[in-house]
Amino acid sequence: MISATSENYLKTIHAIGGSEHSISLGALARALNLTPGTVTTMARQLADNGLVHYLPRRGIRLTDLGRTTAIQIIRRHRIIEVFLADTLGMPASDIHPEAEILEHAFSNHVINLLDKFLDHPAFDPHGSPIPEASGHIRTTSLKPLTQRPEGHRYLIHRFTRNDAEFTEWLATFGFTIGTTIGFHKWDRITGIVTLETAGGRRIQVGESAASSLLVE
Amino acid sequence: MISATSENYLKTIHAIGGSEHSISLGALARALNLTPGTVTTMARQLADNGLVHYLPRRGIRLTDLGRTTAIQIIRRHRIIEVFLADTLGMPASDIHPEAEILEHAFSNHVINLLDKFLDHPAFDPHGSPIPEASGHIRTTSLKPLTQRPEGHRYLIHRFTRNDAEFTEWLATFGFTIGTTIGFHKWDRITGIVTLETAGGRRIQVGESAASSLLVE
DNA sequence: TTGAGCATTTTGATGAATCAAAGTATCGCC
DNA sequence: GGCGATACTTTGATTCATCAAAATGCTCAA
Repeated sequence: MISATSENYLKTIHAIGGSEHSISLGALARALNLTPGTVTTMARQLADNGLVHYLPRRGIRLTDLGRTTAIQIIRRHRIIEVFLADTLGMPASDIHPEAEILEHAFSNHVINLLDKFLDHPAFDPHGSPIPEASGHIRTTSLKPLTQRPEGHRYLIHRFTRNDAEFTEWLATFGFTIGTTIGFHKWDRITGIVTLETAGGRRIQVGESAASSLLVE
Repeated sequence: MISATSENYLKTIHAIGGSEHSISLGALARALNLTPGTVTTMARQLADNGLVHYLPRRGIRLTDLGRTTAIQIIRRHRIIEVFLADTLGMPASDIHPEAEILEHAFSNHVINLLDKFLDHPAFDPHGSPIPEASGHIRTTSLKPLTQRPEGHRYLIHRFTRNDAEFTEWLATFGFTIGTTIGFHKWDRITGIVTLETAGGRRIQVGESAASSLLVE
């Protein structure tokens, strides 16, 4: 059985790109908020368990086993988040810390039953995709609003800017995950993007804010 | 924050009577499957944290704080069991080990929301009473059928499983509130409980179904 | 090509939870 | 009251995860 500590290492390595390429232990130490020495020690241990490739002074990278393990942890985390928000009614801004703990306690078996109960959600309440039990991550055609043509409506899938204030502000205009948003105009000179609510109301935001809306 | 290890000590102390009277460390060590020395060390630590009264060579007993903490852990455990069985459809025989882990990961806040979602169940799927959030344990002369001796008839007072299909099915045998039910036999191996109607007819149900009948 | 500066590893320590085995207290029996 | 059996506590170690600080290796610029 793998410890919660190891699971957090794997999750973080994956988050900072360690599935695709080798990452430095310094970067990992910063991401985990641990001292470099601690991470060096753990890197050797993870390598002994076949979860990472570790070349001293070069960096680490997840093995196939490490990657599938990391993806399962992410899957557990996101399914738990859907449960907390949709079933128990918790605000999306509160669910992350609870899921951070619960993800290590739920067995994959119970998670599969929970997934079924929730009717196999594809995205968590923050809009991040939920990997399937097989480890496969649904690839989507999501793009930032600013990479779409103007003058159309799009389905909001996810906010890449995870601050509650911003999402709550959007919600006051009815812009929530699963609803549509009108992309009226992008003034490249001023950097101002004009959005349109379902009711036809026009809202202006900066282009950086607009680009944090992933739409389909 | 209290460790999962400490929580397990408290739960076990409570289970073997340490809420009412002092219990020996030997008994605790046996119940926890740990060596006596380990338990002695931990006893001092729990006492330092104000969770138990510990008199060397005499035994330990929960403080008020220790008792309320233990009861909250039990509450979490039993609510999680109801969720696993009723919501996720797990067999009652599989839920205990999962709940044993999850009880340490669920916050009391999330548990209260889950309790609400489950409509404040009074008993877990094994028929054990679920303490209220206040720590109060509903005292009642009502008990699940499975906590009564076999070979007698009992008055049906309440169903803890309020799904219409189940109660209607029971009604076809004359089992309704206010009537009597015969508790013929409980086969602990197969988990099958044999009931007897007023007319002497034998009906077989699973133990989880039988435990949802509160009788006097 | 050489050293300065930075990243990484090593070393020695700590706290939590555990064990085995040695030491000590207590209780009941004669 | 003394002795032996039993129960409990102490002691010395171990493993896991962590830190601080010292040692080492790598890289880039002069």
